Amino acid sequence: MTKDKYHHGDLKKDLMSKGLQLLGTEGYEGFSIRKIAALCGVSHAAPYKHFQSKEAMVAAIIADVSWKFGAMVKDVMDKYAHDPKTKNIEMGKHYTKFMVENPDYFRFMFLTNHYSPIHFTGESIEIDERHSGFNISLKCAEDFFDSINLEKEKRAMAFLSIWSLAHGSTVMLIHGTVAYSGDYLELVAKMLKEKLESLERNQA
Amino acid sequence: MTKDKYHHGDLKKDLMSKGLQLLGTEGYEGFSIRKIAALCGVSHAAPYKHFQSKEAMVAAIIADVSWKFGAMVKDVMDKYAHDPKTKNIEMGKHYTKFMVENPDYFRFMFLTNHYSPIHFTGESIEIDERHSGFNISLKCAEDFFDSINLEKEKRAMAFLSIWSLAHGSTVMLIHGTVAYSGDYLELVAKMLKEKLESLERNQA
DNA sequence: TCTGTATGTTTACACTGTCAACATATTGTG
DNA sequence: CACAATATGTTGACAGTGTAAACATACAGA
Repeated sequence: MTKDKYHHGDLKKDLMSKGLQLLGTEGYEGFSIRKIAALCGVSHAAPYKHFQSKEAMVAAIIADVSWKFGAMVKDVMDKYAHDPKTKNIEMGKHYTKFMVENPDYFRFMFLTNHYSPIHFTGESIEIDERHSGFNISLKCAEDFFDSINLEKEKRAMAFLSIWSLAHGSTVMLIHGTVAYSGDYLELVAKMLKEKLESLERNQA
Repeated sequence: MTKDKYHHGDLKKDLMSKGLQLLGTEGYEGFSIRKIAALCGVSHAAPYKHFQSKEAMVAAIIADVSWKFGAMVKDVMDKYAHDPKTKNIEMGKHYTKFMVENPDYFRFMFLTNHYSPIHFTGESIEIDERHSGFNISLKCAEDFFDSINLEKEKRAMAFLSIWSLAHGSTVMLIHGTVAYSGDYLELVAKMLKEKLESLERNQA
């Protein structure tokens, strides 16, 4: 609510918002600080008062989406708290849904080197603390493993399988055909269900 | 073997080779026509006699790797022709291995919009004719499905599962920890084996 | 009110992709 | 072989980029 002259009001927020919008319409290429500054009606150097570099700006935008991702994951986690199996299936569905709706976030996470939330070493999985979404989704899987008493040694591989199913099909959706039908989410659910039940059977 | 003066000899090849090298060292960002031209000892506009644009140049480089990918896939296909199950497991291992060794190819394929070899519509899968590697790997899976008499309706999903396992773990490897151990390939193999045998059991 | 600090603008630089105009080598035709 | 057409280079220009320094203005606290 400033006098609407020299100062913008809340430029940082506006930059991030317009930046995300540009990411969505033009993709990572075509994402330019000068363009965003213009969209905000501000000089091309103004963004540098809020972000150290272009990279930092993109990182901030992505971190913001990451927060929303975390919130979504937490919602699923709470909603289906009582049922570990359903929880994992729903988690996969929501994962795919979220990524399909935020393809630039998806691309940025898994296609650049700037962002590595997951560290998988063969025996153990470590997830960057800042990325709560992945942390929680790992815990989601752990809950299921607990419920079927899966041995510790088998968990890394089991998690990898589950995650691969969800992620792999997401890639297909985002990168493959443009047509997106609700059915696809059911397909993801079915694949996950099969895998989870196979784990159950092997454990029984 | 020209007179080594005004003309380069085989600039197109040299550009692609140095370009691929640059992709490997600096990634997609930092991939610059002018840099590559300099590496080839040629003026900054020379590449435009061979490629219409930067994008076309990257596409050509990627197509070249794609060809190698296809050759690799075909080798696996032939080597294990007699055994559909082993063939699919080996295919997955080689897929992961190839992508880990060509991470820029991998990134370019699945991270940008320039390149969409696979079209998955829910019931059927279509693969771009030019990308023989994926075509063959689909056929590889089909061979297995034939060997266990899998119903047509179940095949799209089964393929998606198999491919997701291979691809998902590849993402982990490329994007996660830097450490690459041979064991990882065994993990991929194990996951695939489990999935294939689960399909077998359901069919028996 | 005065002064420091946050937030803008302007100007400048090196770098990018791309194009047009020009130069030189190679190739194919009479 | 000569000469024209063509392929392959070079040079110079342009607009657009990220980034930094110098400068200007508004706001906040003493």
